Parts: sequence; structure tokens; C-alpha cells
Amino acid sequence: MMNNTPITLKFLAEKLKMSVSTVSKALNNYPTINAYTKQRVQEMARELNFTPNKSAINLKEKKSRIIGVVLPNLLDHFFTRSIDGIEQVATQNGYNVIISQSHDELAKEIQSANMLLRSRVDGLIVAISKQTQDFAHLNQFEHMGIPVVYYTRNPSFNLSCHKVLGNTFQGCYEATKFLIERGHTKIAYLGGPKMTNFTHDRFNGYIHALKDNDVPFSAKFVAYTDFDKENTIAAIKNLFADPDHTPTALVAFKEPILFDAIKYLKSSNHPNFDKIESIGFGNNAFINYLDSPPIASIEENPESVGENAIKLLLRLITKEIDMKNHQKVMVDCKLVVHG
Amino acid sequence: MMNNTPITLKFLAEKLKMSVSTVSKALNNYPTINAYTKQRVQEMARELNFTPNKSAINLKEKKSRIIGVVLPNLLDHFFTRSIDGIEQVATQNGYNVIISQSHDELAKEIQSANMLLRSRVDGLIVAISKQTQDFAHLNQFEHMGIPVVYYTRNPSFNLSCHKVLGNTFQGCYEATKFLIERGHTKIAYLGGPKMTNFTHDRFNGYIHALKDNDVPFSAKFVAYTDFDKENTIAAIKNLFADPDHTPTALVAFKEPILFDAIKYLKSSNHPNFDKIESIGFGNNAFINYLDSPPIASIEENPESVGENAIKLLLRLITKEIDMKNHQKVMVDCKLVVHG
DNA sequence: AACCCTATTTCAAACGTTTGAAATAATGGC
DNA sequence: GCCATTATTTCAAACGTTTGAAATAGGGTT
Repeated sequence: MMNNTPITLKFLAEKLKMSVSTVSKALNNYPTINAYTKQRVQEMARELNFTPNKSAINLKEKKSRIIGVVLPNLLDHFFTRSIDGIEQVATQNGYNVIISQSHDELAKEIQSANMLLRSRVDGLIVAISKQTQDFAHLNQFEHMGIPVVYYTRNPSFNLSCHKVLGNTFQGCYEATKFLIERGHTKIAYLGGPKMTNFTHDRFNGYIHALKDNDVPFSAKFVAYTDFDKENTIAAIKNLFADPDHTPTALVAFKEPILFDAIKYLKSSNHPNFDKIESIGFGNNAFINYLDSPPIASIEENPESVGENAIKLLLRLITKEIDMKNHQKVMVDCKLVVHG
Repeated sequence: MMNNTPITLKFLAEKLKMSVSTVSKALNNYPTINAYTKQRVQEMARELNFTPNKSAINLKEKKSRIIGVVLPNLLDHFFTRSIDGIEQVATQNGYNVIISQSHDELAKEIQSANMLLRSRVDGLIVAISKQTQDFAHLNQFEHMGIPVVYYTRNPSFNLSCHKVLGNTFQGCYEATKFLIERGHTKIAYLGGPKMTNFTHDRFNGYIHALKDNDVPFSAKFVAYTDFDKENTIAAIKNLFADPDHTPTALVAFKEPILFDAIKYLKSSNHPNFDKIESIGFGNNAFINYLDSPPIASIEENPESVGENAIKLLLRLITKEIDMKNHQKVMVDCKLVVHG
């Protein structure tokens, strides 16, 4: 049952007693090839299950039809959902996707990048690791003429590059506004790691929503944390430190972190726990199972972010957009009210 | 800044005024090449940032150093975690991984398979879709001499193939035994879709644990569901239908389904809800946030399953194991007690 | 039947590597 | 200084495609 001679153009040509080029052109539907010849070739190809060798084609065409994706990890649903968007558009356009996780380590990111460079990817989509400060390993792609699109996590806003971002300003603005409209005036903001541009836009959205609705801002209602649970608890303790002036609502930069916060507040028997309404970024499916769920979620539309990233990348690959002409695409968030 | 002439062996050879083969051999550290020559070549290669063209190498070597992975989706943490294992071992051995989601649709799975075949992957790791009954699209790999390892979800147990599976029998046995040891005698079993081999081993584990510990089996305590919430609720209603004879514990085939079950039981104000102890397969990170969490989880060690799958595949690729000599690897589960 | 189109097929080079065989250079023995 | 080794480098073919240019075949026209 196992076929030992690999089915190549040459093999088909010999079987059909014609030249390799005729076979190639017949399969690629060249107009100069006789209709009957085409038919014969195509039939034989189907019969023998001919599959063109991509390496040979890539070598000839000087491209790989592979898109590289480097991202921190696949456990974060934001990233896995974004891959759905990337994969779909890529496949539609005949591209394969190689995904590589950096696990938020620079060393691993460099290794991934080099591996993808060797594979001669036609383009790269990156969400950088937390440790990434230097971009040599990513810049080398552009030096070789391979376009790079940064998505979500990207070099500080000053550095010019192609980027596709969730509109976290708008997302946070709408969440804050929603809480204000529900009557809250004491809305706390729980931000993420300061070093990344994780939190800057979100915070501005919060601030602007307060301002636009004449709700006074209080520095006491702002705290920062990261992905560590203990730090989140510390931040929450801080926000609720003054018993005469505790928040009645909370906006958080990421949902699992918000869950930690809620859990702590509940366990600490905060007197008005039931009244506190909260919103975080993410719209995690597990919200359904929480007893004290956030009142709403800021849906970041990761599929759409991924889709926009690959669409931009494809336009850079086809040179429809010049690589030097740096693009910035914003994808709006959507407030999803639960229950 | 952008380099236009691609850096190839030829280019290096011209710059160094030597032949292409010398350059190639110098870079590959051939013993016949003079040490000084090697040094000069390697320095120049580094300086010009030479990156060998993988397509050319693949063409020459008749292999791609790419492993294809086809799985239902990336939203299930079992699969994303298994990828961690696959990726790690693959990278260590110089292989790239192309992941393709079938979204549990046969048509998409066929498309993915064909795409990977064109890419001349050196091997394939598959978790089949729910719809897959016919295996022509996967068998063609083996016909071309490309080994295929099925993992987790695999053709019915009769069909011979290479497979790596979680030991769900043992997992379910231990969970049931654990509940018995905690004094339960009325333990319900909530199984998954019957058509897949999803549930067969699990159920046997449950049965054997009861038998080995002289706990009587009752058909009333067995119900089946799938990933649909309504069906789960219906199943739970059934299990708890007889008010004189309600289960005090529950073993479920998958965790998110168990969460649906718990949620329903809680909302239905079952009199002894607080006493009910439950265990499901998965060990989902979100358990931390549940108010009425399962007492334990059956950790399926997906990373290890992935690792075993790729390790087996690599041995098939190197022909250390003959493709015809079908292997079956079982990965034990681990009971993780919470709190 | 010589000629010219047009339709169709084939030639041949190229893509960037690898590698066994052949060629050349360097070394040492005498 | 010549020959035989050995060390080192180069040649040339191959991997499986694509594609412009060249060749050939098949008809018509006259």
C-alpha cells in the first residue's frame, strides 16, 4: 500500500510520455496547453495523488507562504482567540501559520524569531514578551525585507512600527461611563504592570470618562498590580483602606485579575460587597460559573485584532502598502453586560 | 538599512573568493576543510547575517523538519497545554510545528491535512474531530511514508494505529476510589458523548472502583451528556430524579461540564447541596474562583500527553520504530485534591 | 510545394543547498 | 627535485519546481 517512488512532475511526465514543463503548465492551467493534454495530465495527477512539493516551489518563487506568529503563550484566551482570526484569513489566502510561544521570556522569543527567519516566513506577527526591550531579533526581519506587524503588545508607543491594537482607551471609557450611568461616583481603577503600555490608554479612558461626566477623580481610587495574586490583594487592600471612602465600583485591566480581587473582597467580608459592581477586560467564558460575577465585561474582540493584523501583514507582503509607511490599526472594544 | 541582495552561499563564496562547496562545508564543519578557512567563512557568515534557506535544504534533504498538528481547537486548555509539550520537544530536536484547528469539522480537518501534506511535513500528530469517521485524508500520509500519531481523540479502539492516550480508566478509578474512601456510597457518573471513545474507559474505571470496594452499582446513577449545557442539566435532573435516593457525589467526564452541573444543582436548591462532593477531568485553573468548587480534579497531564506523542513521532521519523509496528502509549492521570 | 501563421510542446536555466568524486596544492621522504 | 602521500578545494549533479525562449507540428494560403 505504501508508495515508494515519490510522485513528482518528472514521474508524471514519464508516465504520460511528455515533458516536465508540459505537465507543469497543464497543472497550472496555462492557456498554451492543449485542452485534451490538460485533461490527461490532471486525471493522471489525481489518480496518482500528486502533491506538489512546496519546498521546491518556495525555492523557485523565493517565498514560503508561511506566516510566523510569536506570542507570549496560548493559555491566555486573548491570544488563542486572536489566532482563530489569523488562521482563518491566512488559510483563505493560501498561507500556513507557524505559531511560537515565547512564554514571556526574551531568550525564547529570540530563539523563536531566529527559527522563523530560517524558515523564511513571508511575514511576522508578534506580541512581544514582557522582557523585550531590545528589538534586534525582530528588526532583522525588516532588514531582510520581511514585514512585521506588532499586535496587542508592542514596542513603546514612540517606536514607529506597524501595529494593531485593541482600543483599550475606548473600552475603559465605556466601562467607566456605564458604571457612572448606573449611579456610581466612587469608581476604582485597578491597573496593570506600569512598564508595559498595558495600562496607559486604559487609565486615560477611565480618567476621561470621569471628567466628561463630572465625576471627581481621586488618586486613592487608583492602584496597580500585575499577574501575581498577592500583589492584586495588596492593591485591593489599598483601594479599600479608608473605611469612610470605599469604592462602590471597580474597573480592572484584566479579567482573571479582577476575579482575584472579587474573591478577596468577598472573603474579607467587606460590608457592602453585594453592592460593588465591577468590570474587567476579557469577557472570559468562565464568568458564567462565578457566584459574584462582574456586571459586565470589556470584550476585546481578539479574533478581530488577529484578523486585522494578518490583513495588514498580507497587504505589506503584496507591497500594496509600503513597509516604510507604518500603519496603526485600532480595534474597538465592546461592553458586554452580563445576566 | 535594508539589504537587497539575499545572502546566499554563492554570495559568501564570491566575497571570500572561494567555491560554494567550500563555504557550505566550512559552515557545516566538514573535517576536510582547513581550520583557518572555516574561521574566515564563519566570521563572514556571522557578519553578513547569513541564514541558510530552509526551502533549499528541505528540497535537497527531502524532508521539511516540520511537524504538523491537527486538533479540534485551541480554546480547550487540554489542547493548548498539550501543545506546550509538543513544541518543547520539537524545538529541542530542530523541528518546527504547524498547528491547524479543525474546529471539530471534518471538512476543515481534511483541508488542514491536505495543506500539511503539501508542506511535506515529516510527521503528523492528530486529535480527530468529532465528525471524523473516514480516515482517507489521514491515511494518505502513511501511504507516502509519513508517520501519524493519534493522540487523545483517536479512531475507535479497534482500528490499529499509533496512539497516545490519557489513562482515563485509571483517572476515573482513582477519583471514584477517593470518593468512596471519603465515605460516599451513592456516587453518580456523568459521562460524555457515547459515540466517541470519550467515555468508555472512564466509565469502566468508575465501575471497577465501585466493584473493588464493594459499593453497589446503580444504573440510576449513570447519565450521559455532551458539551451542551441544556443536555447537562437534563442529565443532572435525571440523576437526582428520585428524592429518596439522590447521589452524594459526582464524577464527571469533563470539568466545564461539571461546573454547569454544580451551578444547576446550586440554583435548584438541592437540600444537601453543600454535602455533595464532585470531581471532574481537567484541573482547570478557574476552579480557584468558584464558590462551590469540586473537591478534587483529575489532572490529565496534557503536556505529558503531547510530549509522549511527539517523542513517539520522532522515533517513527527516524525509523527507530517501524511505522507498521503500531504503538500505544498511556499517560497516567493524577488526582489533585483542592483546598 | 513552398511559405507563413498559429497552436502546442520542449529546452534549458534558475532557485540555494548538499555531497561524492575529481582536481589541485602542499608536504615529506629520499 | 621527483614522486607519493595527504590535505584541501572545486566540480558537477541532484532535489522538484517554474517559465521565457526556442523548437516543432499542424494547417491554411497561395
